[in-house]
Amino acid sequence: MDESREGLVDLVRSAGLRVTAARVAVLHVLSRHPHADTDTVIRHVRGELGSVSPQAVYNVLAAFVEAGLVRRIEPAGSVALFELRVADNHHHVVCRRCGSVQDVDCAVGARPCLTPSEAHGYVLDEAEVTYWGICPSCQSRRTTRPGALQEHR
Amino acid sequence: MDESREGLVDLVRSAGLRVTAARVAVLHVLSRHPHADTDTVIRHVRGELGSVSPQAVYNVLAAFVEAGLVRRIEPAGSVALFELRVADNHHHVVCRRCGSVQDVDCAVGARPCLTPSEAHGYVLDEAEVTYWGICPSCQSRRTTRPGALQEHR
DNA sequence: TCTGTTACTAGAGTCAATCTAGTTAGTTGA
DNA sequence: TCAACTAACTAGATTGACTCTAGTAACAGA
Repeated sequence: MDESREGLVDLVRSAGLRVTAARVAVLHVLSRHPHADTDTVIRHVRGELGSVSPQAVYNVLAAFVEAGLVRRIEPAGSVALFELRVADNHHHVVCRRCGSVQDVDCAVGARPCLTPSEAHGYVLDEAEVTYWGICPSCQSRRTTRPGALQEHR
Repeated sequence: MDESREGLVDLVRSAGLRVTAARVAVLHVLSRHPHADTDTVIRHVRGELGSVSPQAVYNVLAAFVEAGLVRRIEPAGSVALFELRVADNHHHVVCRRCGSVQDVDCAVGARPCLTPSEAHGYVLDEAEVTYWGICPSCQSRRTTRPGALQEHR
């Protein structure tokens, strides 16, 4: 997957950000682990680079979100999750048991894809849809892991 | 509003829970402060009862959510908010600046009100819609309060 | 290569939420 | 009405994601 490294470098630069090893590594991790939480990103970045401070990863993720390269989602009961898909306006389906997350294409595409009957004067720019349910693997294994609302690692 | 106290007591009892002063007070606070966070509930319950431990309020709220009396929502970047409206399947509009929350009626009513094109095998029971935008008062006062994503107190 | 600025490291700090052990108080049945 | 059983509350420590700050390292334009 090393030819995509070039693309990742360009992606960072095109956002007006300095190209650093940590930033490229974070993008690389997110490309292989969609909906990863910060801890998952840190561990995989360390696998690529050796030692990286948690704060560096927090900084990188915040800079990417700010620059629009990365989208941050935060399903109820979960820590922040990060994903590279930002161009489209897709939604998410979340498992109530294990917290696994999958993308769901938005039927409309453009934001906001839905309009409420009564917006109370709010100027809306996004309709975020989270589908809640039970994932296939939690349906088969009947055991509940309480408080395990986290991304599959 | 003391005649509704009776109703609140019945509500607690009908959920199979013991009736305590803390529980009735929490329901009373939530009836007057929809989308209140835990800290807001604690302060108002103390205003009614005198001293109540934070843990008691956490316990009460958790018991109510478990019993289906109270709904817990958690918009991204916000602490947990609680509301009494649980019978209908309504949604929320959240201000990106000040974090204020308003209810939005669901056009469909029954859960889940939306069905994704591809559910990835998940058995869905709820489609949670969060509309993001700028509330009327934040539109007029142009100042941004960074990190102020909290319920109006 | 030099230099200014941005990014990273390390370590302390914040805060919502949780856990545990001991005490208090609703509720049920005598 | 009064025990006795058990659920609920108090107090205090603890967790864990996330933030802040000061000092150091390294990217990028001149």
